[in-house]
Amino acid sequence: MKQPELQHQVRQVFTDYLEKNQQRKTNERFIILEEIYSRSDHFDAESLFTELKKKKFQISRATVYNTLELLVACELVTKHQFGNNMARYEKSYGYRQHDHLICLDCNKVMEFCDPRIHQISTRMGDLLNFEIPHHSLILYGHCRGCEIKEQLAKKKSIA
Amino acid sequence: MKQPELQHQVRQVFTDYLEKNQQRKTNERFIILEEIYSRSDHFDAESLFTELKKKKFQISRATVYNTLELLVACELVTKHQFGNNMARYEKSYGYRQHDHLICLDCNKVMEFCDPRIHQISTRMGDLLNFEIPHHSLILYGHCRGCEIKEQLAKKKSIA
DNA sequence: GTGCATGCAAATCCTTTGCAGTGAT
DNA sequence: ATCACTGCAAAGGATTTGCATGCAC
Repeated sequence: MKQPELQHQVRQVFTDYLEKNQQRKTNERFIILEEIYSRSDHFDAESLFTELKKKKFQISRATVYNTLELLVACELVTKHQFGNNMARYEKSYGYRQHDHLICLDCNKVMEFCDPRIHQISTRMGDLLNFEIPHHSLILYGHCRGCEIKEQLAKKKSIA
Repeated sequence: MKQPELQHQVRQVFTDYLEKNQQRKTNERFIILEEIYSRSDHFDAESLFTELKKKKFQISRATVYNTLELLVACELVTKHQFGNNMARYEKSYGYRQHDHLICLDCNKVMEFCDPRIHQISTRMGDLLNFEIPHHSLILYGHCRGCEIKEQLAKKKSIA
């Protein structure tokens, strides 16, 4: 899908959500949505705030947090807790459900899919009598690049 | 394994670790270890601190955090990030690796095992060229008890 | 015009840090 | 005796909250 089309669609989804829940369609909210859908990383609230500031939008942190919550509620954005203490977000409209693999050294985030995770989720829900709307699977590891770097560092320290 | 025996074993593991890393074997550290192994829930640092205080041990928050870090390093304790912003811990000596299922309503934590998760982890590591020492799988759901409560609440609001 | 959403700053929560004093080695 | 570990309180970072103002309705 092309950017303008995607932007248009998510704006529509958000508008519908806001109307249905009798929330105001403020400029700030749409600016934040647009900014999120023009990025494609796993960002945190602060970096989103800083980016908006850099682009000369005068939107407060409070509004950023408030809007993120709304976007999570209408499933346009997904919220993650990757090890560290700050939440990370990513746009999720039209994306296939996926999980994450994080490098403990350089914090690189990769994505992957495996249908077995959904199977496990369903099975455990049945078994333990839970209704399971979502899950989070994070693999923590060391990526190739960092492994190589570490080996070099070791060699140096010996030499 | 009986409690005293378990306590003895984990104390030994911790002692070995401290010696190997030339860290001091302080009373505070062993008191904390013992407290953790006399509990069996998924606790946070603050509740551990409060519990120790209630038992009249004068151990500071700083020491609690410091010791938890050591215990995680020697794998006597596992650290989790369950959705909310505070870390949760659990004893892990002699326990089979397992994953978690959390009720979004009452915060109840359940545990489960599924060998497929390990398979997925290995497969993704191979595929994406990562070495993966650990992972975190959390299923977020609504438990039966809470579902029933909610249905009752709905009925009431209609009536 | 009404009152929900905003901006700002202060407050809060969890965690880490600095420093002076204590105790393990 | 040394200096890593402790307790305490203050600092820190992420997020939330309170309140006066502004703007969507």
